[in-house]
Amino acid sequence: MMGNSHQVFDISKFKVSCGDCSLAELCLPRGMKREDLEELEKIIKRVRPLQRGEYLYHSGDKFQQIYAVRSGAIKAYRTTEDGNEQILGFYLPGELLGLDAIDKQEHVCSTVALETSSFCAIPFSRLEELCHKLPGLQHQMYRLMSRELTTENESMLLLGRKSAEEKIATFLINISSRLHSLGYSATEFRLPMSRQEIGNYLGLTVETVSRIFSRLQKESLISIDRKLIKILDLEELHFMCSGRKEDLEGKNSIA
Amino acid sequence: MMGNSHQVFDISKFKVSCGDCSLAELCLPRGMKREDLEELEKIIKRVRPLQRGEYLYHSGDKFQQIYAVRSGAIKAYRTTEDGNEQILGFYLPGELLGLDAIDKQEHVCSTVALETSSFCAIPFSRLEELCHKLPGLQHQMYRLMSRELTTENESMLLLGRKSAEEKIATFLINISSRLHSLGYSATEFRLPMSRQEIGNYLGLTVETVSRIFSRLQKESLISIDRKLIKILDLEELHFMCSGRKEDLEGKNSIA
DNA sequence: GATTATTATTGATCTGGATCATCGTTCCGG
DNA sequence: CCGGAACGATGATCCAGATCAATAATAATC
Repeated sequence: MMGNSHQVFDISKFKVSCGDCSLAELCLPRGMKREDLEELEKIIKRVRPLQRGEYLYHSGDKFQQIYAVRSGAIKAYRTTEDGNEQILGFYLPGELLGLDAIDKQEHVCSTVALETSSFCAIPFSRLEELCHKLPGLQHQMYRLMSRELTTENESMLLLGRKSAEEKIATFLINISSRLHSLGYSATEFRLPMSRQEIGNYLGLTVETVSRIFSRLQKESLISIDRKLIKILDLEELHFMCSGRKEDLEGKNSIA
Repeated sequence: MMGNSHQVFDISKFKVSCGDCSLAELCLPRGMKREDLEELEKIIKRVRPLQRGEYLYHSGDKFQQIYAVRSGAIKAYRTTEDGNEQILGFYLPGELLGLDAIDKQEHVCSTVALETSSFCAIPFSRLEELCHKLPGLQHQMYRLMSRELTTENESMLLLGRKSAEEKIATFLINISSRLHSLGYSATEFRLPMSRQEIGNYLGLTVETVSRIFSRLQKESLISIDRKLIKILDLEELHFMCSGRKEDLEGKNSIA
C-alpha cells in the first residue's frame, strides 16, 4: 500500500471550493447562486483519494453521505444471491454516488475505484437541511436524481433489447460523450475498466466483448490498443446503437 | 369512447383526503404529520379515471405533475430508435409515476392504463414549494426517488444476469409481494398485463413466456387460468429467483 | 530480468431462447 | 349469435452468444 508514512495526507488542509471547481457545471453546484455555493462548500468534505481496488463504501454500510467523483473512475456493483457480481454502472468526474441508499439508510451496492480517484463527500442530513434553505439546491437534487432514473431506464433498454454489437457500440458512445462533456476527446480515450467489467455490465461474456472489439476494429470503426480506444467512425457507431440495420439501398426504409 | 355525455364526471366534487386514503402508508404521505398532510391534500388533484388503453401522458409531453396510482395498473414504456417498444415498468396503487421527467422538464416515457385505473396528480412546482416548508415531505420525496433507483438497479440485475426461468419467477414473486403489501393475497392474483407485455418487460418473447408458464405449471409451482395466477409453492419459486440450482443432495453446497 | 498471475484474444462447440408456423381460445362489435 | 381480431399455447428449426479450451500479451512480484 505504498506506505510512505512520513508523507501524511492531511485532508483538513484542502478547502473545498465548488465555485472554482471545473466540474461545477456538471455536478451539484450547477445553476446555484454564488452566495448559495458558499453555504454548500461549508458542508462538503474532501475524502482521501483511493487507489485502484480500494472501496469507497460497501453494500450494507450505514448511509451518511453521498459522494461526487472529482477525478478518476469508480464502479458500483451488487452481489447477487448466487454470489456473482453485477456491475450497475461506472461513474466519472462530476457524477454523484450513493443516492440509492437514502431509502434504506444503508448502502445497497459497493463501490470500488477503477484507478486512482478522488471524491467530495456531502453529509446527507446536512445537505437535506441546506436544501431546505436553498430552493435552488433542492431543485438540483431532484434534477440529478431524476436524471439518474432516466439513465437507468436507458440501461434497461440496453440490457433488454439490444444485441451484443449494439450493446458495445452504445457503451462506447456513452463513455465517449461523457468524456467529451468533461472536456476530453470524444474519439480517443482510455477505458478505465477491464473487458471483464464491460461484459459484466452489459450482460455479456469477456469473450464476446473481446470478439466484438476485434470485429469493430476489423471494420475500421475503432482502433484498439489495449485499453486505449480510438473511434474512427463516430457516425457509423452511433448508427449501430439504434439497432437499425444498415440500409444499403432503401434510404427511406424507416417509416 | 363510451361517450355517455349526459353523465359528466365532475372531478371538482372529489376532495382528496390523503389522511383517509388506504394507500397513505405506501404513498407520499408516509411518515408525515397530520397537519402537514392537510397542506399536501390542498395541492393534490384527482384526475379522470382512465380506461384500458388510455394514456396518462405521452413521451415528450411537458412535465407539470407527478402521479400516484390510486387503483388499477399502468405500464410505462419508451419507444426505441428502431420503433420498438420497451416496457420499463408496471405501476400498482401507491406507486409514483413521472419522477424521471424532472430533469428534462418533459416526459421521457409514455404511460398507458392496463385496466380501468385512477390517479392522483401532484403539480410538481407546488410540491417543490411545499417540500421547502415541510422537511418531512422533502425527506419522503428523496426516499421515494431513492427507492425507485434501487428498483431499477434490481431490474438491471434481472435483465442482465438471469435466465428466462429466473426472470419469470422473479417477476411473479415481485408482483406477488407488491400485491401482498397492498393487502391482497400473495398467492392468488390476476395479472393485469398480457404475456406479450411480460415478455417485453423481461426481454423475452411471448413464446418463451408462455412456455415457461406452462413448465412452472407442470412442475406444480403455479397454476394458471388465463391471467389468473395461483402460486402453489412460494418457497420454491423464491428459491428459483436466486439462480441457485436446486441442490437435491448437497444441502450445504453454497459456501 | 526471471517468474508468476492476470487479462485479452481467438477458435471450436454447444445451447437457451429466438424465430417461424400452426392452431385453439377468448374477447368484442355488429 | 356470429365472424374477425387479439391473445395464448405448443411444436420445429435456427442462431447469437455462452461455454470450453488454448495461447498470447501484459502487469505485478521478487
